[in-house]
Amino acid sequence: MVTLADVARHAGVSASTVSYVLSGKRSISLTTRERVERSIDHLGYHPNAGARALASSRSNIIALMVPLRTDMYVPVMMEIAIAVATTARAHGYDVLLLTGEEGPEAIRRIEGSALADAMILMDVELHDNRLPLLRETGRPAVLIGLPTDTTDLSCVDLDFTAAGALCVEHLAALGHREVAVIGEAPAVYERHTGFAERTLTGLRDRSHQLGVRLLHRPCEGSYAGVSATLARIHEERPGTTAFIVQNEAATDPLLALLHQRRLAVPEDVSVVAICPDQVAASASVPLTSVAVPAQEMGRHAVEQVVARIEGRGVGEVVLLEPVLTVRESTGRSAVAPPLALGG
Amino acid sequence: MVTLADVARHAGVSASTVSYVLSGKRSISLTTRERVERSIDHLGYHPNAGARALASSRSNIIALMVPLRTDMYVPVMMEIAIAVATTARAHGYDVLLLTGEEGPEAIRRIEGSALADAMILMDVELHDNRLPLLRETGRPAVLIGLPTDTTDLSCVDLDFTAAGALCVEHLAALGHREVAVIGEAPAVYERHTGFAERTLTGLRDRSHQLGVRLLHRPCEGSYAGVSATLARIHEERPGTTAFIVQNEAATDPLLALLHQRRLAVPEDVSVVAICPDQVAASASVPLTSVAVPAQEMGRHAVEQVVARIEGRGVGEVVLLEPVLTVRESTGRSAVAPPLALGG
DNA sequence: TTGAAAGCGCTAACAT
DNA sequence: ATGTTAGCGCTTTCAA
Repeated sequence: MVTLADVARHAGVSASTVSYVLSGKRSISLTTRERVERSIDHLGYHPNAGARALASSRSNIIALMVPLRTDMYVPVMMEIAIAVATTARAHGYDVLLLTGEEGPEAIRRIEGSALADAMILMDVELHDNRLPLLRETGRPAVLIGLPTDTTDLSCVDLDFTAAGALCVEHLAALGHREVAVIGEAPAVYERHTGFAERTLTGLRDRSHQLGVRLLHRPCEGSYAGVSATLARIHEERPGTTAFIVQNEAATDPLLALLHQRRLAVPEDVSVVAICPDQVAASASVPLTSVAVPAQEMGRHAVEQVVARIEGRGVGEVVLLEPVLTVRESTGRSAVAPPLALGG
Repeated sequence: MVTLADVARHAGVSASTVSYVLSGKRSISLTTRERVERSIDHLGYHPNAGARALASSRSNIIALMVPLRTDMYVPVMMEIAIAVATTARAHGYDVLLLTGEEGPEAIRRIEGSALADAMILMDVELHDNRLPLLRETGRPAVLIGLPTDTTDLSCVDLDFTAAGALCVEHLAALGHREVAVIGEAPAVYERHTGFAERTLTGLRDRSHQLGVRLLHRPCEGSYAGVSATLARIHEERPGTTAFIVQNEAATDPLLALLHQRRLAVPEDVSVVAICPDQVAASASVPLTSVAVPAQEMGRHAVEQVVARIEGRGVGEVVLLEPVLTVRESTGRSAVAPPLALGG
């Protein structure tokens, strides 16, 4: 194993000089810096993580707590996790993967052992039982999601309320007056994860303002689930001319079922999705959508947490502004009630 | 911050005694052990990870390298990752999340910095460029997947060859003689990830032995993709009476399309899937399937790597035996060629 | 601009 | 059964 002392000897300088070359915390003459750097790659030196952590009380590790549950739309979680890992590396940090299993206890353990300099929590619930502990610990933390009480906490999330409003605005501008919302699975609403409720608030408020009639139905993300939901919507609101889908797993089934019912998109019905751009763009009909910016959320979370570790920046709530991209699934409202035709 | 010295002072013993109480590496009288343990929870002591790593040259961290790509079936990856994290914790290890982005370089960095005691690599390709480096480093490593050359390497994977054979056997026993395989997306085959090819080998060899006519088609996992593939199979082999699906994202579309074509499952056509049990069980028709045991793979990988860290066990290739569960999607072959009816 | 040296908190010989 | 002590490899004051 190559140590800093080895490098110092090889370069003919002291240990501290090597350390300072590495950290850049004091000025080094060009010649010695180059000599040291040459020794470093010649010997293939990597600083020992444990020693560094002990001496500096900084591990350069960020803990990421992901939910154990696998009933949510997993690809989004994964995309966030990967964005977190990638961005963290770009800032010189590694990522420790914690599952919800250990529960709030994990927070104590990480804090006590100084394993990580900061924490990022995904899938935060409105009254998350990890929050009190998080406030106690001195370590920086960022939540991906928005709990009810954000005191002393940093949060990053999409502004789902605005996202809901945006969908309605777009459809209203195209003349739609009867809109149905195909939502997340019932379990998601029951768990009070927040984002689903917030979207609904945005949808309802703006609908009300713009004179749009709105019907919301939770929906399992499978053909059978979407089929049942669609049938129900058809019965309850045969005049529906547009759908808003907030359930990534439901988009493909929805388009297939509409096709099957001989309903042309967007000529007969319009569809707006709230989902990752990639899902929207690669659907069988490219979907007009409000993006769930998974990568950006991960990136923001890391940047905020790194800023706090390094003493810059303070806790704040960042709500990313939703962006609606018009693709091929929305158009002017048809004159006749289309679902009635398609039955 | 509470240190081991604090605990020792509080309990009225020496530092080493506290250390040994924690590690169990030498016998301690019941009375002092209890006294120390009381001090530990009274003070809320957690050993400092950096100091421990430095002194013992063991970080108690396992690095998990996940692919950056997100085109594979993500839920399986996520399930493996979570199983790895959970199992690791049960053995006293934490998991460091590395993405493929850093490339083989990451292996050098982890090795050099002693950040992790071992590595687990997911999504291994047949001629993976990380393997040479992995063999160089002394650290234990386990691959999830099976490369061409397994010299000096530990591997865990499902025995996909046997899985393919099992599917064919099941269908042949039910009288099917014309079977179509709906495979992974073309990109998966092009990347030479191995498992897809191995399945195919098993399918073909056993088909040949049992006199089954087999047609294999790669397939995108979307409604449109499956629809196109199905149409093509229909043209090329109208006598097909059974499908084998190895593409989790294709199962739901396939069932929907068959339903749409008025083909009853299993009366008109049988369907066998190679996918996680949960996917199979919760499909609109519960699918007879060979399970991809994601959790078990993650668990095995950790247990193998932990054994090697701790000096027990050696490198070995573990191929998990496939298990076929009969559900409701397979039955005796229909007499008349069913696809011809369904067109 | 550089060096010397004192820890950081823990483990594991070596003693007793 | 327990205590004493010498490091582990690095950072960072304090000196020059």
